[in-house]
Amino acid sequence: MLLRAAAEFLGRRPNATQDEIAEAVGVSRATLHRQFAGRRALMEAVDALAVREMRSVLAGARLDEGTATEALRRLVVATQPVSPFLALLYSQSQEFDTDEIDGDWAEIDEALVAVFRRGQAAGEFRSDLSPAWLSDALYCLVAGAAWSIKVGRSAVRDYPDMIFSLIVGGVRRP
Amino acid sequence: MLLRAAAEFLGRRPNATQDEIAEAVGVSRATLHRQFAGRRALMEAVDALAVREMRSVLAGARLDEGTATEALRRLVVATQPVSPFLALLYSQSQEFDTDEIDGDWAEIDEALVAVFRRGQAAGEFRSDLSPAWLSDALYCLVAGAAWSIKVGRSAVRDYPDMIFSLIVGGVRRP
DNA sequence: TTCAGATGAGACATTTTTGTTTCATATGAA
DNA sequence: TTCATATGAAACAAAAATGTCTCATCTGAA
Repeated sequence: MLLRAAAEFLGRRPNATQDEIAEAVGVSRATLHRQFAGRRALMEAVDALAVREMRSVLAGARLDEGTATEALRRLVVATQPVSPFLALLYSQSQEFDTDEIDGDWAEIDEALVAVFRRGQAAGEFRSDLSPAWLSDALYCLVAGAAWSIKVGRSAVRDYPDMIFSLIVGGVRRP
Repeated sequence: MLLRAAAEFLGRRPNATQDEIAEAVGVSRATLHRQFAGRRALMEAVDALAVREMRSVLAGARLDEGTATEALRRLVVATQPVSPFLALLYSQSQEFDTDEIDGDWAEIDEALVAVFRRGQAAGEFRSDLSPAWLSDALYCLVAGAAWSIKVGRSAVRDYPDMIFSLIVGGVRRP
């Protein structure tokens, strides 16, 4: 779909012009503008798509089943396809402040926070790091892993372990 | 200094216009343009400043002294003042491809990678995660912590522990 | 085949951003 | 004070990006 391609391209070139986006996506600028009237509209559509995908990811990860560690593992695995999205929105989040979108992301964020909180309550996770920060950290590790893979510093197949192993066990030798 | 203020502002508004930057910095656009002829020149100056600061950070952290874990701790602490810089460059790195700058960052990156490699060789760190990824992960945790603090989700005083505890020990309860 | 709808290509105006210049004014050193 | 220098303000041109429109062409369904 057109929107997906645009989102993928914007992940690499966040400041691309409409011309560049249209060319990268393979349509004329006229068509791009017909479907998304302006950059703002496009970014909002990308954001809305990311929200839908992320909701689907959360649903698929079944975060309330099993241990928090297992849920976290499923979550990380499920984020792989949408990681480039998140990386994009991460870098552009400063620009947009639409309220309903903020609400959507707050809801998604709450689901992540809840996993960490559950893990702490169950004694699986340490409690000296706030769930909010752990959620942010997971988010930026997802974006960072996507970036590391994109530039060729890491392999695609390592994605789940890169994130999961690090955030769960850290770098210290067990 | 003017450059520092501009860099700080660009950390919050990466796509700001020259007008906005000048206003935020407190000078006229004419003056801004006299000192940095164009956006590209400004960004390169910001980048060069970040490189200098980062080199100073690395020197201060004495990465080859003590255990790798201790070195990592010193490194994290030392990055705090420059973390907003890194977050900015992280989001803008896709745009610029000046070779000498890439060389500088490659050199800095090598220093980070070396710490993790040393820790692995000494048996302090696990070896199933590549030093390159660990370096990327540290980088994006630094940027993520800066962001988390900026938006008020985390406290400034927690900065070192947020990053160090997580990357060393992970979220699993010891 | 015919036709409605979508697309591509291009032209054009508008807006935004940037680059450049001029000049009055402020600032600080000699 | 006097003078060199830097700055702010404003105007202007140039460039870049965007919004809009037209029209030929393509495509798929009836």
